[in-house]
Amino acid sequence: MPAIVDPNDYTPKYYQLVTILRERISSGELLPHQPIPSERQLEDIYSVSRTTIRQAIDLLVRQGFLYREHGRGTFVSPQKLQKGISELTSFSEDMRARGIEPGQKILELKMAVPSEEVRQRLELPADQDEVLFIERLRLGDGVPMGLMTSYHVLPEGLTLDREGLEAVGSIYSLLQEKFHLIATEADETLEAVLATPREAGLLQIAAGSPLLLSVRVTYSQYRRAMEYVKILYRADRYQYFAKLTR
Amino acid sequence: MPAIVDPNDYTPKYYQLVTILRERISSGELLPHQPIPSERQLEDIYSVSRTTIRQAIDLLVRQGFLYREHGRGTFVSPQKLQKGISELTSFSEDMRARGIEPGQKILELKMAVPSEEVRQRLELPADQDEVLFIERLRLGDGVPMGLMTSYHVLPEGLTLDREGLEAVGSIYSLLQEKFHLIATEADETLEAVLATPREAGLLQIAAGSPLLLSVRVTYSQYRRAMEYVKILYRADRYQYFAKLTR
DNA sequence: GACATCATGTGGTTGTTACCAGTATTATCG
DNA sequence: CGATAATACTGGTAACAACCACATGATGTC
Repeated sequence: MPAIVDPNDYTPKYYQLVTILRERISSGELLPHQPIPSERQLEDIYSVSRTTIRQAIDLLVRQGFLYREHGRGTFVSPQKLQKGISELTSFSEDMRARGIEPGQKILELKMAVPSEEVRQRLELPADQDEVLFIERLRLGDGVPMGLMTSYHVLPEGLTLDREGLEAVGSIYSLLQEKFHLIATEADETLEAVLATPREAGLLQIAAGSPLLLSVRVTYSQYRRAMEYVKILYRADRYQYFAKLTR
Repeated sequence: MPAIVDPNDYTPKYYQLVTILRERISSGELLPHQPIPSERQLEDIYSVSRTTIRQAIDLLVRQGFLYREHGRGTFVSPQKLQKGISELTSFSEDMRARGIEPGQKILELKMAVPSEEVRQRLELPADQDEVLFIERLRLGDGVPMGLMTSYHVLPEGLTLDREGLEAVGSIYSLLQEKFHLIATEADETLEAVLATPREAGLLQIAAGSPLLLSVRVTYSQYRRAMEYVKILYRADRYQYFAKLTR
């Protein structure tokens, strides 16, 4: 594993280095709290400059794989159960990361005139008068996990019906491929609520059961709001994870 | 505001630049979605190298104040209500950030032998047989906000009684000043639960009311667990905020 | 032996230079 | 006029050099 430089590899050197180091960590070659080679040593080992070494280590530190101590060295972080789960994920990705097979049952899907609350959350321009509204029961391994209500801002002129959504797979991939719109950031609030009779019925629990309510506004790479999503999770089946840093 | 370089200022140049740019943003001089000067222009304006410029911009991008577009420029992010609240904060800091005056009523404080659950969460070594246990009612503007139960790993030989805690202010400042232990990271889970009669009484709500349960393990800069904290928040008075990124 | 000093190794900061990779405008050609 | 090509920006990657700040262990001194 000497010098990196795969001439056929178009990925940046620093990122090749990230991959190599992460592999050496997850393979168990580098153990928790043990130092990795110093930056000067890594220069020789992989024949890249310290600039590139530091760029790679910076990323791994931010991802929580390594930690630095000034004057002492760079060390391997102990592996936590949950990796970096303060990342923006879709319901499906979230479920798969937990080892659960996601599913859904669409209750309603239509273009609709947004309420004032939805307009404000999505910071809608005046000329946008319709958004895509979806209500669906979200399943994990076939059983109800949560009730999701979402409002999506679609590019001018585009609409979507149930068949269209099922044909394209996910709204995200449609927006990305056709319009280069990518979800890059989101603001989320979480609170505890009690299930109403309707919600309880759909989620197959008793009315008055606790639910975890997630309200999220997702922003594109241009920092424009692109969707407003509420999910009511069954408290007995769902916990929210967060990784906090100082 | 020409060159930076305050010779009396010990803070790094890139951080001085971060402060300057953040000020220019929050003052409204640089408006959302407007480009900031290019990296080459900033070199001339502040008489620092592009290395330093990029280091400052990197930090501001990670903090959510700016976003970059390859080939186009660097732009100001629209200001959200909640700044970067996926940061590790104490209850007191959290409350103050929300404009609420924090308070507490200590219900119990003692050295105790940890249960197996607590031992595992704190990854306690075999020779550590006692931890500091605290149960307290947390107040916001004088009214109950939540019920906090915490277990703290103290350095060998150190104990703490109620008077000692009140004298030193906070456990964090004590551990930092005496032992250079700093909380740098935490794993947190959130779920919805119902109030038991005891909890309801302490929090002055009806039994069966919804509560937001936060369970957190905090790690030091050496990635050793240093505390295990559960907080039961009144759902009608507390929402959890998170900022997610891709 | 206890303590201050120094040498050496670590990560942290900064400057300079060069070139690559996208984007947008302008000039040019058919 | 319309499509294409050149060009002049933007941020992204990379190398090399120098020095600072912190930690540690060896060394020397009292």
